[in-house]
Order: sequence, then structure tokens, then C-alpha cells
Amino acid sequence: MTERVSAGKLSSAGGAVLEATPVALRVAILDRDSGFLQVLDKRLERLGWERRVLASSISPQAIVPMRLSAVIVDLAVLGPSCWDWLERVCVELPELPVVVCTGSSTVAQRVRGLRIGADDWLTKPCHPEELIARVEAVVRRRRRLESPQESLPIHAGEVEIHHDQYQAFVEGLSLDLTRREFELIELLASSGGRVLEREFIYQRLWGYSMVRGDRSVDVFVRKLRQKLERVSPDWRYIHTHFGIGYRFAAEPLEPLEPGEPELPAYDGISTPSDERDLARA
Amino acid sequence: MTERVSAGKLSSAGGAVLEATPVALRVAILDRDSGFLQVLDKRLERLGWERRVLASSISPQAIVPMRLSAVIVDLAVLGPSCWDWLERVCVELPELPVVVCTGSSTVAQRVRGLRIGADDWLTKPCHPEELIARVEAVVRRRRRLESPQESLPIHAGEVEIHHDQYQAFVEGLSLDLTRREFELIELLASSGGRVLEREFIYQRLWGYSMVRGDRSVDVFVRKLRQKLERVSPDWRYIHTHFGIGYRFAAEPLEPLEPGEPELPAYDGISTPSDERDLARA
DNA sequence: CTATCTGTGAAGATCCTGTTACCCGGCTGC
DNA sequence: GCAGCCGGGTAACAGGATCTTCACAGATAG
Repeated sequence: MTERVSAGKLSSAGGAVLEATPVALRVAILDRDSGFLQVLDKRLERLGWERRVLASSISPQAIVPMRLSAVIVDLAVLGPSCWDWLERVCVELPELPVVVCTGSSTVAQRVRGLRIGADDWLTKPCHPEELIARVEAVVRRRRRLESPQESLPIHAGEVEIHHDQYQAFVEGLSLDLTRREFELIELLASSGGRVLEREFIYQRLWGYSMVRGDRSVDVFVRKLRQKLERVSPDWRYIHTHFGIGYRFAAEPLEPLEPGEPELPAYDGISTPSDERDLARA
Repeated sequence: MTERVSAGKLSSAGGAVLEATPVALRVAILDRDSGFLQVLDKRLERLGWERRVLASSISPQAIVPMRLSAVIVDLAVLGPSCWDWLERVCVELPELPVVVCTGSSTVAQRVRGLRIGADDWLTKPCHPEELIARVEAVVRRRRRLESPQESLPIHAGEVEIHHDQYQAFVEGLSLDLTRREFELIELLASSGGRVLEREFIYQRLWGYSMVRGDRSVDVFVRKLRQKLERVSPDWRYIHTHFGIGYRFAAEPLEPLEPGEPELPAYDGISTPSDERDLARA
């Protein structure tokens, strides 16, 4: 169904510094024009991009695991259902940059495609260099916004989150987070004390819409809590907001003193929060 | 130099629901082609976008305070220094979407512009609709990646309603509202002192029509009142309008003075009183 | 005074989350 | 290639939290 054409080396892209040097991207191309494919492929190879050619029958969900930087599509090969396909991709994979590169088209078609969610529209015949520049432009905008963190570690309670290491630490001890776990804690922690909805978290980490009943976010929250508790047992970091999502805020766990069964005093500053547990008490 | 032309209406959208409707943007145009400007302006006006025309001498820093959604530029009017200008804008304002819309150009020029940092490049003559669609596409991608912006809390009496926390507070103490309760207080509070009919409230929170005899709204109003009273006993917030619905307004509870068993006078401004009279009328 | 409408409390249904166990695909070392 | 490990994702269950509904009492309007 999909054909792995080649693989250049992939930059790990750990750093938050914007590199002026063109980054190797991973793109998929949905096209049938072998001449075009060949020329483009040669050029992309020299750039070190990873690339695939997709079958026209590919479904949006099948694209997910490819972890693409962008997809380039010639709507012509999709036939009359191309608009549906485009829409499905754009709706289900809102994070995925989509560049349409298609034969002659009318203004109305271009507008339609862009409105549906395509990021750019290029008319064939076109120079591969321009296509590449446009893909880069679309991806660049994403990158720029993706890592606003100046790679300064985020501090919260006892933990330090180091973006450049893909890891979090407590007193120099690594939490030993996996990739997803790290992405999750980073997203949560960098959102200040805001409550993040599950759907939002899912979109950001998984890149597509969450289907009802998916418990992935919950499971990873639990894994995170577990690891956090192991090294920082006196703090609570991730707070559940029932029916909504989660909020990150470092809050010291108050040891209930025996002489004070009343509401524990709040630590004014960091806790305008809604500790339900406390409120319930 | 710059001209504020108009502003479209903005949906208040107090709820958590996001509108899929195209949002009114604020763009600046750096161009000199009066025909093009006129056509574009007319179209943008109908969309309710705010727009300005920039002088060719504008500096990147002067653009900052305009808080633009995007800038549209014809490089031709900038003369030979256009590349420098483009580069400065893209470097100094990396968050600002830039769409080049210029007369005939070579592939090399387009590639150069895109590499420098332009987000899109459109060749004149072009249809204004396509330009608009491309601007929207660029802005759309940015919006999607942007973290939710800080929203200002609503204040009323002693309570603060924080949208980003899905929670209301009194002196830093959480009301511990559930999701529905929060949606209700937010809807009420964001409706100023207007009376909201039950049916209207139901539509907004539940999303469908209320069947006769459904007491859900009442029950939630009661829960809200209960929680409000617990942390802010000296104020009344939700007022019943018999046969109509509810109105939100913070009113201090006046300690009834012995010499005045009458209806207490209301605090003029925010309180056209418990509108029995009006309701009756 | 009567017909409605609203406040209130509580029971039951429903939905949501925490938690655990398990499966699968990819990678590693042999 | 193959067994085993690891991270990620799914399924299932239990306990709670929340929502809905109901019944009845108190208010209100005509």
C-alpha cells in the first residue's frame, strides 16, 4: 500500500534553537506522475529528506503512524472524491501540513481546497524547488510556534523539565520518562496553571482527533503521576478536573496535623486552585 | 498613513464552544495598485475584517503595535531593497504571517522569498478570493498551534470566574464547581445583568431544546446558589424572574435595619432590581 | 383560591476516572 | 532469524462524581 522509497538521515531535532540550516523533513507524496516523482525524489534525496509515495487509497488514520512533517498531494489522482479525502485529512489530522500540488485548477477550486484546510496550493507544472520552498514555509511556521521555550528548564515544585534532554529531574535524578510521558509533562507544565482539556492534549501529542472512549491520556497521566510520586512523594503535580481534563500545578502535600482536622490553610500564592480533596474535607 | 476602516461584529461566545465560522482578522496591506486595493478592500469589508494600508516606508517595529493577523505585501512597491525589508520583517516579527502578492515573478524569486520567511507567495493578477483564502490558511495554521490565550477573569461581587480554569473563586478559594455548574455561572455572569430565559440557558448548555417539565436548569441554579452562599454569604448573585428565567448580578445583602422594614434600596448601577415590575408588565 | 411556577432534597441512572493487565510492534542482542 | 525487552496503546473493571429525574413543599399570579 505504501512504499518506503528511501531514508535520509533524520535530525533528532532535540534543540529548541531554530536552526538556519534546512532541516531534514519527512514527507509523503500522493501522486502518480512518474516524471514529477522522479525529479522531486532526486532533489529531496539530496536534501536528506525522508519520503514515501502513498497509494491513492490511503486513509487518514493510516498516515498517522508515519509521523510526517507534511504531505504533498495531487488531487487529480484521487478522482471526484478528492474533496472528501482532503477534508477528512484536514479534520482528522489538523496538525499535519498539507500542500496540494495539482494540475491546472480554477480559482474556485483553489479557494475551496484552502478553505477546507490545505496549507498551500501549487499548480503544476511547477518547479520542484518552489514546491520544496513552500513545504518548508508551511513547516517552518509550525516549528517556530512549536518550541517557544528558550530551552530554559521549567521549574515546578521539585521537578525540573529540560526540553533539550527530553527528560525531567528531581534533585538531579532523572524521572526516566519515555518520549510520550515527557511530551505530556512538558505540555502540561508549560501551560501554566491552565486546565487542559483531554481533547486538546490529545491533539497536541497524538496529532489527531481523539475518538470517544480513548483512554490514552488518562493512562499516561497515571504513568506520569507514578513516576513523579516515586521521586517527589510530598508534592502533587497533576490535578484532575472532572469531565474536563488535567491541570499542572506543583502543590505541596500538606501533612494533616492531628490537632487541625479543619480545612488546612492554603498556601496563598501557588494555590488558588480547586483542590477538591481539600474542599471536600 | 494608516487607515482604520471598519470592524465586523464579533461573536461573544462566552461558552466553551469554538465557532467554526470564519473569524474576522486584522490585516495590513502594503501595495500601491489602487484598483487591486479597492476590490480587495470591498471584499474584506464584507467579511468584517479590519484592514489598513501601509506606506512603503513602514518599519517592522512600527507594525508591532498594530497587532495584525497578517500582512500582505507587494514587493514591487519596495523597490530593490524589498528583500532586505522582507527579511527584516520575517526576522524581527517571526510570529507575523506574511503573504507576498506581487506581479510576475520567477521561480527563483519565489523560492527566495519563501526561504527568507514569507508564508505564501501569490502572483498578480490574482483573484482577491484566493488571496483571502491563502491568508486564512496561514493564519489558521498559526491559531491551531497557539496555546489558548489568557482570558481575563470575570469579576462580580466577591467572585472571580476564570475561564481557563473552569472554575470560580472567592478570595482565592475555589467554589468547587462541576463542569455544568461552571458553564452555567459563566453564561449567566457573561450576560451582564440581562435576564436569561430557561429555554435559552438550556439551549446553550445542553445544546438542544428543553422538554417541558425539565427542571435541570433550576436544579443547577440551586446548586450554584448553594455553593455561592457557602463562600460568599453576604451577597446574592442569581435572581429569579418568575415565569421567565434567571438574572446574574452581584448584590450585597443589606443587613435589614430596624427602621427600614421596606424593600432595601438597590445599588443603582448594576442593579435595576429584581424586575418583578418588569416581569409583570 | 386555584393553577402554575420555583425551591429543595434525595434516589437512581449515567458518565468519568483510576487502575491494572494485556497485546502489539519495533528494536536489540544473540 | 529469533527470543526478549520496552514503549505505546487497548480493554476491562470498580469506585466515584456528576447529572437527571421525581416528588413534594413553598411562592406567585390572576
